[in-house]
Amino acid sequence: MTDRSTSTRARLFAAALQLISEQGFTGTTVDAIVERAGVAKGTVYYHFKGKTELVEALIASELEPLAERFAIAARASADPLERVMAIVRVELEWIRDNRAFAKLLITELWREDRVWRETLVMLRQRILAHVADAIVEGRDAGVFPSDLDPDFAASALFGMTATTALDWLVFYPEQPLEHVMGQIAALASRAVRA
Amino acid sequence: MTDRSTSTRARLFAAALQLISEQGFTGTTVDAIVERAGVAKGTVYYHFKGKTELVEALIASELEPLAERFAIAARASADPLERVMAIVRVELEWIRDNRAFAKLLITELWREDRVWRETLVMLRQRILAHVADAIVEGRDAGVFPSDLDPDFAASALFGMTATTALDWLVFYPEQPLEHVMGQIAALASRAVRA
Amino acid sequence: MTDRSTSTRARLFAAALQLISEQGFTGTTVDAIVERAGVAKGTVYYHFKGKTELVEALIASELEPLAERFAIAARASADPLERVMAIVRVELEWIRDNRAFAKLLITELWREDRVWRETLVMLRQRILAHVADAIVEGRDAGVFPSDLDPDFAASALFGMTATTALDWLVFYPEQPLEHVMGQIAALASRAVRA
Amino acid sequence: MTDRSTSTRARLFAAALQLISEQGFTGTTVDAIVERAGVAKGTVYYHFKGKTELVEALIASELEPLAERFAIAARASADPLERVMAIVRVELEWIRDNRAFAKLLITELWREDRVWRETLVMLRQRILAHVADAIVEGRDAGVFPSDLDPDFAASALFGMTATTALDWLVFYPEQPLEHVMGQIAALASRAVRA
DNA sequence: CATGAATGAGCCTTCATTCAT
DNA sequence: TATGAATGAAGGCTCATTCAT
Repeated sequence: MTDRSTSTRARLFAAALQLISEQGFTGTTVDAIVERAGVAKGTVYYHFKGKTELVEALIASELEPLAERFAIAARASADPLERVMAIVRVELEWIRDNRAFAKLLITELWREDRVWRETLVMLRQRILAHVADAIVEGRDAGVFPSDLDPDFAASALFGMTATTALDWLVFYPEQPLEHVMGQIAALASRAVRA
Repeated sequence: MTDRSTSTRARLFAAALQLISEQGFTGTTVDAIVERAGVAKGTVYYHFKGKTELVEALIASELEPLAERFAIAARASADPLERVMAIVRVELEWIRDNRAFAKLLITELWREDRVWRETLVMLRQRILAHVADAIVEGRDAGVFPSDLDPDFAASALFGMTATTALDWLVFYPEQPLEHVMGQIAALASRAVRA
Repeated sequence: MTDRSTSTRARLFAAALQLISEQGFTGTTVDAIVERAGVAKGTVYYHFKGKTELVEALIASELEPLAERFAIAARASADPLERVMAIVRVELEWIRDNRAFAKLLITELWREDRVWRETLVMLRQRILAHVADAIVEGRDAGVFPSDLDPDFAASALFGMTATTALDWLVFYPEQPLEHVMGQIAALASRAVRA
Repeated sequence: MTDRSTSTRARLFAAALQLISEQGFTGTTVDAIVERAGVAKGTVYYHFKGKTELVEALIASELEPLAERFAIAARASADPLERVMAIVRVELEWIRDNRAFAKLLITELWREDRVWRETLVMLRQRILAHVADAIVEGRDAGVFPSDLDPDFAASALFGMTATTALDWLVFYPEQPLEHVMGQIAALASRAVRA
């Protein structure tokens, strides 16, 4: 893979990400992507089999580092509550820094007709597993309520954080991260505490 | 409006709703809608100005009764926590009974290039206002923590319920509503309790 | 099927036939077909699934009457030699009157990557079967040589006629049919005579 | 011309020949040719001006030896009938050994929009002239019928042999050459004998 | 009130060709 | 001598929309 090749792919990824986050997958044309990327149309088909495969590659390229960040956060502390909070913080920071990709994920996660759906669902499961693990531990240690369903609680915390973060960015973008984090931390920690 | 006319519109709504919830607005063709509805293509353009207006009318027809249900729930009790819980229950029940429309709302809410975006955002504000009102009351009455930001908390509770509900329907559909409601109630009531 | 619909299809068939006989299937664009037919591009895709299916339908529409003409010629006489000659004459006349389609058949018969290949091969077999039948009869009656392989002989007569006819039309178009027919008849009848 | 260069051209020729015989000229892509030849795309344009010129060169490289073989066969004997039969045999053997190229010739001979058409037509004339010469001689010597049109007869014999040979290879490949040759020889020699 | 044949702009994709290395 | 990344014109096809019936 030459440098030129790598850079071309990167520019296609960036252009596609931005446009799809704004207009969705179907609403984004290859013409628009290549115009924004500053390459010719054929270049997409030299590097990828088609528009779908371009987006598949884009998602794969973004997902691996994301999963890694969550894995690191999940090992951040011995305390279950602190671990959950660390994951929530990573989620929040990541959405702030990757708003376009976050919107892409949200709108694509519920579409059942996409080839990359499987990939997204599996990523979500990996992240939720970290949260659920921490909840099980906390429950066993007596710091979390005994009647907590770990999978539901993980899903609830994750979804609460994601939607709140997107609301924040769309409707109250001037609020500092720390305020949002504080609110979510307060809600989340009370929600799971025994 | 004759009976025949009403029934034709209803069949178009049903077909469009189902397809759009599965494949999105752009991904759903007029051909597919009329085939599922069992009418000819021209019929869409007899009843509506175009595809967009068909969906606008569909959304409008679903939204008014939905808003009304939330308004009723918000008056259900004098107790702030009970009111919040009543709204959450309505949300949960509604998503269970209108899964297709719920998915449509989720994926369309974040798209900034749709004519009905305004409408959806306003509906969301109306519902969140009910929750936020209850939170303010509960905070003033001392049953909710004093440092709670009512708008954030409302958004968080609403989003937590919505994403959990969708997860439930997509990944664990065999769980009874009461179990889900119990879990969410437990998390939500602890989250906001002083 | 409305009249308008039928006429549109007929015009598409005529345009496609002419162009494909000149430039081959791949070399003929849908744009060229619709321009010659005087309809819009989408019309092709309203009536047919695609360019391939348009040509499939065209071939099917031409083949049935052709096969019928051969069947009639094959019943023209009780004399085996006369029957063979009647079939040869039909072949010759048909090529003269359907030069475009004849060229299309020649160039497409040997292409192994076409969906309609099967159809063409079967038609050829049906026609050759008539010739082979007559040859078997003539052989049994002692008017044809006993060592004649009916299938090979049928194929040889048919191919001889077809290539000669095309040569005639391309290189010596001014020759009258009767001269060509006389030459082929002389060669063919001597070739199979005992 | 280095050895490497010669070998590269040979591999391009072989790949192009195979593919074009299966899918036609227009249906064969430069990508497919280079992949089969195992060289990079630019290599075609280093050696040839373009795809058309590659095929022109390929045809030229195959045609000269072919014409030579026919010329030799035409001098094989003093007897007119034996000379015609020798040419037919060469045609048959050559088609058996160069099936791909034979199919290419058949499908390209009738296409009026190819730069190499002229070349193919001239080759055909050269071969037919040998046959026609022999027929004229035989006619003058009284061994062939006096009413035989030499050009038509040559074309008929040549076409009969070519189509029978292709039929043989496609539909009855297990038959030995001698059987086919025997059948054609019997038909042909009777056809032209006085 | 409803139909369905026809439209044409715009889509995704293909592919012969160029060119810097 | 050969490469392969990049190009862009042109192709097949889709689909919201129109309109005569």
